Amino acid sequence: MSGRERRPVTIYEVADRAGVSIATVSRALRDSGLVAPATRRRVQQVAEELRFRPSRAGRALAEGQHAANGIVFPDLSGPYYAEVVLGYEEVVAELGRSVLILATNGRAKAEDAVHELAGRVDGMVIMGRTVGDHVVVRIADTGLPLVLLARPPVGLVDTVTADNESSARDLTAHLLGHGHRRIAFLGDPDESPDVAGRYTGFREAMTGGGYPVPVATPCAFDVRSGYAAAKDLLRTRPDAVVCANDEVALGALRAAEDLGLSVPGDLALTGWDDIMAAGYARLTTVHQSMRELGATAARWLDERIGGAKTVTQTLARREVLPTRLVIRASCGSHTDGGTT
Amino acid sequence: MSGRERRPVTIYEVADRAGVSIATVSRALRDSGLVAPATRRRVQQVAEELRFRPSRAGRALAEGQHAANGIVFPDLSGPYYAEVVLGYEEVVAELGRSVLILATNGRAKAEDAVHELAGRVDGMVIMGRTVGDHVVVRIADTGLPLVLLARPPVGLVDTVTADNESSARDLTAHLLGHGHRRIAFLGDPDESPDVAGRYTGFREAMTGGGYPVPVATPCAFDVRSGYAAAKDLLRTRPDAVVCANDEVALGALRAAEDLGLSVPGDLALTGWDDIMAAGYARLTTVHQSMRELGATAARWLDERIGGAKTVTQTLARREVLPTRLVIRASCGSHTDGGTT
DNA sequence: TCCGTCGTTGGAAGCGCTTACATTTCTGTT
DNA sequence: AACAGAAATGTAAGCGCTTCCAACGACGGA
Repeated sequence: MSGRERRPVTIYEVADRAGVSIATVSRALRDSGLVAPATRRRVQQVAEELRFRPSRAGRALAEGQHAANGIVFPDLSGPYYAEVVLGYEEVVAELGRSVLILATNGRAKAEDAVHELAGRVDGMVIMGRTVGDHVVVRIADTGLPLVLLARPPVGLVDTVTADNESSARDLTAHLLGHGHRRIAFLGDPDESPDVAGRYTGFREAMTGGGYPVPVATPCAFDVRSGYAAAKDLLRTRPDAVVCANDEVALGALRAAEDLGLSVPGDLALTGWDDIMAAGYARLTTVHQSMRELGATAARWLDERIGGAKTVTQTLARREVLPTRLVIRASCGSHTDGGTT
Repeated sequence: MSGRERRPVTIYEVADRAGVSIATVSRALRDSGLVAPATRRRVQQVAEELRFRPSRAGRALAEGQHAANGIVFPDLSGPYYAEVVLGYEEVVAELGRSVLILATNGRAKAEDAVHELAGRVDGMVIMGRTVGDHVVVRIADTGLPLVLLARPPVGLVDTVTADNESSARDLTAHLLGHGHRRIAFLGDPDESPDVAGRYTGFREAMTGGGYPVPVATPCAFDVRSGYAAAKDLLRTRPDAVVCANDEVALGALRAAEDLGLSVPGDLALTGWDDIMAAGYARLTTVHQSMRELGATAARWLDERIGGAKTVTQTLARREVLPTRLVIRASCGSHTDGGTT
């Protein structure tokens, strides 16, 4: 059970004990050919006995590769980012590489942290609402493979996003179809590219229907903020509120309750992301496969890194993953999708 | 906007341009003293101009340190692990180190992956339900600082857990207090140390009250499994079901609905973890601060690594973080805790 | 004026690994 | 039996950085 400090065993010791050179050890433990079967067996056995694990730092330095990928996201508190990271990790791990994560949160030194991360990986994913474009540009200039997730394209960098605008249009159209006219938007388009897209789609649908477009009511992404902002917003007596995400909608739902408003009777409410709690709160929302977002980004990144030895793309790739409206009770619909 | 592959700038180029040796560059960019102010300024300026970022691999090899910590968890799908990881990341990042994550999921090569991870970090956290004790022992033998999270202690390794047993006792006692007698346990104690603890507390309370202890009904951790397992279990007409976690309870809740059983009228139901959806489903459950678990593990790990230069502990530390019963409607209580 | 010091800086030896290239050892051929 | 060529292995040069140790001036006291 140890206790004593213990220097890890190096390739030299294995070489010594196996009576070969370190070059042979290196080859025996990795290459397929180039080593006599008998030698290989002997080396492998010695390595096993000594519990030899090649030093990552040594390999990284010699190969000029880290065998690791990074991902930068705002935080992990909601289910949203957790799912994205999960999808990412799954694919990256399958490719035999490690995953470094970095939550910028409200962290002051986020930029430095991102640069630091860039120095430890062979490629990374940067999500929206983390660092500014200038950071992306600077890192891309380095030659480091990059994929942007849920943020507007920058330069020649690959970008994966979920379809916010069209689902926002659909959602708003649905609300209009229910007869709602005074529809408010709760969320800050300036804070997140996703919200910006949602607001755009919302605006288009309103304008398209010939209705005036209200300004967005800024609001952070958590239940508490949604509650607080909704408390104010609801005084203006909207028919419906399109919320930037489910957590905000859940907060708004609570505010409505507190104000004695029945949902969907007095007020229709919609969210975004289709988190688990949304199902139980009967919240109409928009579903997107977060895991698929993460997985797609991981695969693209791998292609750029060259793992798949595919034809190297010259142009930037763009992809907008589809989303799906989930109609539940909160928007005033008659059909109730339940918790699925 | 780049395009061309570009070798990162090395310490040599900085040294050249600044007209000093690489040793001086290294010192100027890190040490506090030992370099003439004028020299330091010049070097820093050149480094800035060249956008020099010391190679991590180079540093790691020279220093014998990675400045990175790892964390191994089963998956990230529920809010549970995501929160733990978030708490962990927050503290580790504050300490100026990077975070490597590894989800073992159902992955076949989990052990190898954990060993691989061990080679990239200066210390790591291993959660329950990921890899066997022999892996922990082998890595601990290496001298690598380790902290176990939500799993039984192994050897001299520090361990942080949440208090499962006593809250299980309380929860069960509460159920008995409501008059329930035929109480079932839904979850697999062999699958997870946490569940094992919960089942133990459950058993103690039942035995203590003089009631027979039913065997646990095995069940995986997701809603679907909970639903399926509950469908069968409910045929035995229990008064109440203590579920291993909230997701399972949510599944059971659905099963009850499908079977036409009213909760809590015909059946009391409890969960564990107090995830967001639990509030909206009015689920009685047990709350624990997942973030605090992760944060505590991170701090302990840092002490072991020596970051805090504290007195080196010789003995293994153990800590059981407190949990809190959250009584809502699903257990048949009269008070309804709402969604908070 | 000489010498011991201290503050600065450079030289160079690794850290543990991969890999190009050189060398040795087998093959099979003629 | 001699030799070309293939197969196996060894040698050694890095990869980019940190840091020990030596070298070098400049400075102050004797």
